[in-house]
Amino acid sequence: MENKIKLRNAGLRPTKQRIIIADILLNGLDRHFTAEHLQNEINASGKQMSIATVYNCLKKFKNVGLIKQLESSKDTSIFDTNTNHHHHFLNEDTGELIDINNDEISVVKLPEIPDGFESSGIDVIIKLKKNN
Amino acid sequence: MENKIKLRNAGLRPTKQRIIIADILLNGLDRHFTAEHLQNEINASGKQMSIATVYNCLKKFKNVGLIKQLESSKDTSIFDTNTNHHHHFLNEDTGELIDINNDEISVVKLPEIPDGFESSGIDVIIKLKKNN
DNA sequence: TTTTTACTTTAAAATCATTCTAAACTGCTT
DNA sequence: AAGCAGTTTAGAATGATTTTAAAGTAAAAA
Repeated sequence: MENKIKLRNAGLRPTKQRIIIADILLNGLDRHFTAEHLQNEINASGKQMSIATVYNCLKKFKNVGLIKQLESSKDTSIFDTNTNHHHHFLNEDTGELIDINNDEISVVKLPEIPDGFESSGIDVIIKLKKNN
Repeated sequence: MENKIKLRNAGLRPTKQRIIIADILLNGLDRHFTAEHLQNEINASGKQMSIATVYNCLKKFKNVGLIKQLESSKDTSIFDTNTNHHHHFLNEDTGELIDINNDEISVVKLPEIPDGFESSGIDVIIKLKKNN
């Protein structure tokens, strides 16, 4: 189990549950998933784990950088009276948003759009933290 | 009350509650807010409105384009095992995400970072919908 | 190796944002 | 003025996530 080492190196105590999750997630393949997906996968493999533990582990993994949590998935809906196409600065400490006019930013060298789809918009979020 | 007209033009019946909200939101100033913020503001002005109504109105306003709702991947946290800096396609129909490698996209002409802050990352989401 | 300590796991309860329900209400048309 | 469809509302329901507090376990100390 080299994931045991990986956990220890990350500063996490390698508990049985964390190793189960590491074995599923840290195999070099990129994937997106929710806590519930992961729990289902654990159950499907004959093991079982409390959903609270799944959340605890994911939070720890995220804190030490073993996984990421997508920025866009906050738990509160934010509305915006600016209906023009525009982007945002996000103050990571406070959650505050500041508009960026569409002409103040430009995305070039776009990747190829998957077959059968067309782009219906681009959202750019520039995350900010206090300096010094 | 010209907001009454604005609502009618948008195809919304101008109820008392919708006019109260329109008067707060549709004054030309750009702002970000949650349903709860808005309800607090309404209460603070001596009026009162059920939170269900606030949500109902915001949904209607959004449907007719009077306001926007910030892109967020529903109400479930999504995690990602890809810890490299990268971006995403978002299938708007299914919520499915597809990675975009950092070298397949580039953002140029960045806006000026607000004083006292530094950028801690840029997230680009390219929304997709089926064509034809 | 045993004991101790601090950190983890867990089921169940709690919380929080949001939606639903069903009854009362209200704009709008006739 | 009357009727109807669309709205509002309080409160219940839902679903994701967090908290609680008790039992368990890895690692450090003895």
